[in-house]
Amino acid sequence: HIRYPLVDDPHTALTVATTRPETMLGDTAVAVHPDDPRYRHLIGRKVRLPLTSREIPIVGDSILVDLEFGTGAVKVTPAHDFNDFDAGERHKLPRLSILDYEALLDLKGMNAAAVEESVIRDVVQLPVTKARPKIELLLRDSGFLVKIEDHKMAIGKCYRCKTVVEPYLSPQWFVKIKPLAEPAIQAVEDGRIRIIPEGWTNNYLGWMRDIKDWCISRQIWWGHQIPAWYCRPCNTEIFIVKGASGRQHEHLYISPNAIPIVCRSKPEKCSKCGSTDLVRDPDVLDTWFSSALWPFSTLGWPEQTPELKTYYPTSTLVTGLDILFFWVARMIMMGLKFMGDVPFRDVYIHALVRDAEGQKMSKSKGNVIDPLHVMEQFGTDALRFTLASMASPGRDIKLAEERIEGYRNFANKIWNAARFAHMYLADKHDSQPPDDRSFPGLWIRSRLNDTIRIVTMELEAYRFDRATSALYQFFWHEYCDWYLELIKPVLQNPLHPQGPATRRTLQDTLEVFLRLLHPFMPFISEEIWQTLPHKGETIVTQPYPLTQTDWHDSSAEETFRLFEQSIGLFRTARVLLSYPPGKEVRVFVVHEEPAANETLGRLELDLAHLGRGRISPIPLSQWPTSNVLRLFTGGVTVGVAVEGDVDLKKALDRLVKQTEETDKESQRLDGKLNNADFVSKAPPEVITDHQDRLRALSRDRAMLTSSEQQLRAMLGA
RNA sequence: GGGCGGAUAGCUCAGUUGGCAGAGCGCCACCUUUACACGGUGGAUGUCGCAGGUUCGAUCCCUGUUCCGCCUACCA
Repeated sequence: HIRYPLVDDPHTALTVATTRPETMLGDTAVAVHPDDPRYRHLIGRKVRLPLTSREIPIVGDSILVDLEFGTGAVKVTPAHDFNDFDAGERHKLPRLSILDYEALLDLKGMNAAAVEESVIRDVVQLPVTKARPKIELLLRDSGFLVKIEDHKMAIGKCYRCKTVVEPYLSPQWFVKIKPLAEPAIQAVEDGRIRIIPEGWTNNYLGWMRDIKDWCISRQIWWGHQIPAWYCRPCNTEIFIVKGASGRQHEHLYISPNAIPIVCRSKPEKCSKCGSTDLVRDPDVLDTWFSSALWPFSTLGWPEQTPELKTYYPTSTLVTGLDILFFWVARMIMMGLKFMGDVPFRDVYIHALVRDAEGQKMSKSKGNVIDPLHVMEQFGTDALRFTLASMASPGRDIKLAEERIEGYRNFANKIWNAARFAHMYLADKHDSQPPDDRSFPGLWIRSRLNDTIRIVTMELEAYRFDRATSALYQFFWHEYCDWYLELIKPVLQNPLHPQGPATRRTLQDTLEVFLRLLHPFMPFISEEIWQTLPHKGETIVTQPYPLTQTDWHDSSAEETFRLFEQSIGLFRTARVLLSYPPGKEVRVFVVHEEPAANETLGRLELDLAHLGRGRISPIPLSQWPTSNVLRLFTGGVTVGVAVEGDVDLKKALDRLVKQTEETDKESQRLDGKLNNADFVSKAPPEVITDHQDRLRALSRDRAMLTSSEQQLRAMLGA
């Protein structure tokens, strides 16, 4: 806290607080809040700035000054603080730079700021951290220091060397941004550019509407050098500054008043004085300025090349949210300005892969997961598939190893399925194989067709996560779990009449699946595809699968649902009876609806194969009443013969539990249907749906009861 | 400080005209059956962050709140 005494009343003083006392040498005003009863009468009067011979005004500023904070009086240093700079603009204050470009206390600057000779001698050429205690001491000795307090605050540092940033005035190049931003806002508002997911659109628009003029000059080595030259004779204030003692580099000082010559290449001479002594501005362009030109500068612009005509604008830009503003917005502005058209139609904002703690990966932070390492461990296809599967919109990815491992297993599954197919395809050359009209063939083509539909749709919607899940579900849980199992009896019998047709379907569906998978797992799909009969050199150039209406077969899909239910019950029964997997037993199956029952009859061989049993095709009424475990679900009843010394307790527990669940659900539905409000206000289709479910449940209940009674009888016997 | 997003099974995450809560991994039991144990079959598992509100009915819509994350600005 420092006292700034009033000029016309030295016994009265304003006390300002600062965390950077050394910058007081460059103060050009003290600000108070215009509504502050403590100080508002002082606005317009002057204080004497300690350690200098200057007098500075007291100004009223409601933006800079927070009534509640500090002492209520703020020192204003326009040359070394962003907020103070703005306040200086508002009050037309001079800007006194007392630091040089290396943030050392500057002799010239302090002289211009009328700093006392003795003070200058103490602090000249010192870095801020060393000057600060000296200033404190000087203030204390001269009685201006009120007190020192600890103060916690956030402070800007260099991202690389962590040095505290000292704001400093210097001439820089700026782009006047509003005329560029407005067309870029328009392009998104009227839909010429679509941002996906849509939620980020408001972020973009908000940022663009509030955009500030763009400082495009950088004092770094790499980059496009700014195309501006200065004539030395016309600009005498341009000179080389030697680095401070112990420092190697030199610094070209260009005064704010210097007049640049901007042209594409170095001019021969100054147009004013004819001198050839020209020096180029050493600054380079902001990386993002150069990058903003990328959509057309990479295609030969400003020449009207065929590439430029073909690829500008492009369809989709894929990028991370972190550079939506830095890069995307600026490409849009530059594209509209120089090409007169948007650079791309869709901007897909993908998720950011974060580390285990959810931190953004960054080279300078050093928390980067090396993809090469992950690829070595799990495979490139697995990593790629994982990233696609986790690309849900609006959510970042915390890379989880288990997921990658799971998809490594998926790749392995595909590999083994292909090996299986080759066992039966390798030396078979079926000429003109007949169309496959079998249940497994019709069903799997229908499912593949639906998978093509879903994957295509999700790709168009940029829902890579849903696309991968459809591929995974289809291949593992339909193609491998059911289709390959179903066709084994046909394949394993070399003389089977269905052989050629089945092999054709096997080969066709695998080939189509590989093309569908290819964008997600490029390597394994290519590798396997090459081993199948194929046209063309590589899968990369093959057409992406299209849905085929003649593959769609809702009847086969309905049949499959019955089949799956029945097999599920067979398997459950076997586990309940603790039968070993290989044991062949007598099984029964029946459906309460005649049509479905007939369908099951046609599936007898398939049921026997996957159920590992001998099917007894007899109606329910003729089933044995003892030594059969009966299970039931959704219209299907299956029976499995009870043989040998088995514990029926597990089976009974299951039936009891299923009965309880059925009752609970029935009560819930019944309760809703007896609620007058529900019946009068819910939509009719919901009510009929509830009624249907309740009816089905009560049928289930009857079957369960009879099955349970039989089982209890068997237990009692 | 401002803005945005998240919170759902042990873990990582899906889940929209509001109407039966899901996947993968993990877990439990059984299985070396001729593509695959990086596998097969069966199974268990949820106050959908918390509190209100709207509704016949809320994981879903509204309000408030807690915790976590991100972006952005930064207080003399």
